[in-house]
Amino acid sequence: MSLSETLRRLNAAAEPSRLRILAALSSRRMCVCELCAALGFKQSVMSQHLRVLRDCGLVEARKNGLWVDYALSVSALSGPSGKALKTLLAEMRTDETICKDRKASAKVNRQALCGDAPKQRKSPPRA
Amino acid sequence: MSLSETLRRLNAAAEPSRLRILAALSSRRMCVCELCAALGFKQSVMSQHLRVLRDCGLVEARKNGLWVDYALSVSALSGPSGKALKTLLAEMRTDETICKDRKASAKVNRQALCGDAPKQRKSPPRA
DNA sequence: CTACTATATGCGTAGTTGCGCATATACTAA
DNA sequence: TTAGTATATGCGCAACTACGCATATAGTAG
Repeated sequence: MSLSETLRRLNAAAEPSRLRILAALSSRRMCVCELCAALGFKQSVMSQHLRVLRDCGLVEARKNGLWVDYALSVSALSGPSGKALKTLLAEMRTDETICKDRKASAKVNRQALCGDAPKQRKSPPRA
Repeated sequence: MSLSETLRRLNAAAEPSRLRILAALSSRRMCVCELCAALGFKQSVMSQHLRVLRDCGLVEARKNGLWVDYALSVSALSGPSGKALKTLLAEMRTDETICKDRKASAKVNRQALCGDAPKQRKSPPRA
């Protein structure tokens, strides 16, 4: 990996919101709505952060029906920026915000958030 | 070191110009004018970068007469951000810009740059 | 097809940052 | 004191960025 790519990854990870996202994804694969619910982000903001993380190769997206599941990329924890990120994630274990995020992440469930919802129509089908 | 401090250090180091400065200082202690000459920065820009690096604890300044010598801080290469920085600096060894900087840094000398200069007055002493 | 849902994207705005210029500060020397 | 030097700082500008809002896209279900 080139130096500029490494710097891009570091820059992306050295942003509090994105680091929280990476920490959440380090425990398990999550879809966008789960991440939004767990960390308290607007959907558009989350989507933009995920785009940054994806463009620099730190996370990977996988379509799953209507959802998009995000996970740490295979190379996220390897290489120079990977070592840095690994160390960071380890240190963050004791951070207050990160602990709250972890508890919230454990509770959220995409079925409860959306897939399982009543899905009632807001207007009746046309006659 | 707190998480926010670690993030500040990473942010400071994940900037190309500042990373070049850190790489230069990793080989030896240098004053501001040597850094400017070696890396090709304006003095004010260099001073501002050094301030950022000093505020987050990555470099330390020591007054030496009219000069101010800068060096990597003792904690720059320890802790989470330190491990990241150490890995980064190791990787950068092969980077083209960094190689040029290293050669230029080896040549610059504060005596030749300023201390040894003729120091002729620009206007004669008043009568 | 239509209605709905999960996600992505374009746009405007406020805040931040790197740079260049000018000036201020701190120190040396005469 | 005054002149000169090395560094620091304040200011203005341009580029960038995180956010919120609205809308577009893609997929599901009926």
